[in-house]
Amino acid sequence: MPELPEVETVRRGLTPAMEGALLVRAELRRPDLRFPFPADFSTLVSGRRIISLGRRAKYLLIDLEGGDVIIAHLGMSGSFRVEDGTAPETPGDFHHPRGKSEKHDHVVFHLEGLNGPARVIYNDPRRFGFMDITRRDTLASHAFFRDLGEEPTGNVLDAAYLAARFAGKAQPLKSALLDQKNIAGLGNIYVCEALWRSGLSPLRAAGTLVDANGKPRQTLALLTEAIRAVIADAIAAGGSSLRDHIQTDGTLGYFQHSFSVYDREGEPCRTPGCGGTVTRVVQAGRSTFHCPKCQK
DNA sequence: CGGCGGACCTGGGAGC
DNA sequence: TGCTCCCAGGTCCGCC
Repeated sequence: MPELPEVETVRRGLTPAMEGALLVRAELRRPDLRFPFPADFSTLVSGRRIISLGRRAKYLLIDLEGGDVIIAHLGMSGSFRVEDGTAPETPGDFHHPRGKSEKHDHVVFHLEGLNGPARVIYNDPRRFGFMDITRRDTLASHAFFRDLGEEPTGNVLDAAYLAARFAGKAQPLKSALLDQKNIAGLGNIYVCEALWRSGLSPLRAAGTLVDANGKPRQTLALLTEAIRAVIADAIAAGGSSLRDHIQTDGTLGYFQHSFSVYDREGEPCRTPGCGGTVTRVVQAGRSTFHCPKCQK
């Protein structure tokens, strides 16, 4: 499921329930997700207070008192929901518009919150998600994080940075943007949307956006702005809800209504005056949606 | 090192 | 109704 905007939406949704709460117990209903849970996971987190919730790329970070941090990745189909801890547990499908099964409720964080007991439940049908725990002071050197590129939020990501990453590369732009070592947090949807917004073909070599002196061409500046804008727009919309992503209170994000190319194969291009048709191609085994007429 | 296909999983939808 | 096949917001690993 989730790219950066969806994970950020999850972080914001969980914050009121989790920040400042006591994590009484982490209940693991199976020994693994994509990877096995660390052997001491439940022991380490139980009885600890939650300081804050953060995010890096597509990872949710749960900072605990004492310097440990829980790392959670939602994979393709992971979601969290919050429940009142004084009420009986409701099945997983109660909250989900597409009927997620209770059998995929894999982790339950039992909390003593500022407003009483609560449960935060992790549901993940495909189990591509995973959790780990590490020390906050060594987080940046953790295998999941050490090679990550810049965040596409804020003002850090700029054309000069991408020029240094793309210089000399024959790799298609689509693949270069999906590579988390270049930009951390983009996925299939937002790469397609950002390329359409900037009028660039996903098939074009990344190196063609850099001049002979290693400086960004104007097109790369446009792309950088498009990336930042589409991510900001998507966060403001609560992310995109296609198959699995829902907010923690069960409501849907609505950025999917703003897609210009993603999942719009055969529909007319929305660029004014273009007249082209949105086309689907496969790159590195994944669908790319673009307008061959106005994306050069 | 770069790029690609396959693997990891389950479920929904289309087509027959 | 039921079967088969294809597809899915991600990432890792092994192979050229």
